[in-house]
Amino acid sequence: MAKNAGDDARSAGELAEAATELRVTLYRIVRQLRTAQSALEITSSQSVVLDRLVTDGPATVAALARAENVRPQSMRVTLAALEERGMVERSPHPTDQRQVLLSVSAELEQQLAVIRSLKEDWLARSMAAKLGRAEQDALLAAIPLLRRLLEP
Amino acid sequence: MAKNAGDDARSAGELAEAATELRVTLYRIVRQLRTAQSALEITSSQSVVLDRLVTDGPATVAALARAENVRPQSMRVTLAALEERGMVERSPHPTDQRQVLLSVSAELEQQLAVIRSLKEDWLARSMAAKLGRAEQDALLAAIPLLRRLLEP
DNA sequence: TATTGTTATACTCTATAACTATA
DNA sequence: TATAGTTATAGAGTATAACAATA
Repeated sequence: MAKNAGDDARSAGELAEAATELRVTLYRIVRQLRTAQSALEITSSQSVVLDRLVTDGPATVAALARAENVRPQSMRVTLAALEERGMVERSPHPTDQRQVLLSVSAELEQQLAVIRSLKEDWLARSMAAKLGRAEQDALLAAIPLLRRLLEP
Repeated sequence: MAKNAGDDARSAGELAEAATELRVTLYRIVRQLRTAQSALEITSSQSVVLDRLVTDGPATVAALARAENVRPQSMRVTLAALEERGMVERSPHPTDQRQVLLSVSAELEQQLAVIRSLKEDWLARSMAAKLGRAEQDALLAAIPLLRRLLEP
């Protein structure tokens, strides 16, 4: 009758201690990512929104805010920065005049692909330089698990 | 003569794309961690410094800044907040009058252990509720790999 | 009345620049 | 001169509160 999907449960203390280690490490990595600027010279927050728009297509401010778990007011600031730099375009919603659809321009989308293939970011370079193939696999295997934690 | 420690190298494009996925996911998790407040009601940044002090013992502002890869001025702000709340104490360096040693009070250290064992934080709860034992193991296996990426 | 978007304001984290005190 | 610490200031990211326009 365990709440876990697995069999033998880890003790609460063990898991909590491990979670602290994980939390601290994740925080340090993300801080490093923030200072190691991307080729596009955009911030992490902007990069994540662009990725969302590329992956899921055009969306409204409210929808993006819900998807990224931030307030619409906060998402608006990020989008305004991207819009000011011409990376994101806005168009009216076809039927609902309240809504505004945000989208990534075709040129930028292509540019993003090029940049990724050049692996100009700190994370890709570090993974290539410091981890072996099996270790890279182990690290990437954590991605879907982290995503599961974010699910409602 | 691969730069990698492993054998068959991943293509640059593959790795860069995977790195983008990882980066975006890590950012989302850390953002979630920031809003899901800890039992101590301290910020992530403060929590990481406390963890460092508990793990490595008393240290100076400059040493903590180096260890956490931030500027001394930034570390000072974090430490000032912890000091104001009585979580961190300062004592003069025995020989060098310029330096100030920061340490966690004994009471707080004990309190931290209790809090961890109660697994009151979002990450531990999510891992327990959403991942099985093997998945937890897979996720925790990523910790040392992420740490390696942070090494100089 | 509920939803979308917006403006105003504030707090945290981090940075750079410039300063003081000690080594 | 170099190092430790500090003060001042600024920008990014996020939050809450209050408001306007539309559904």
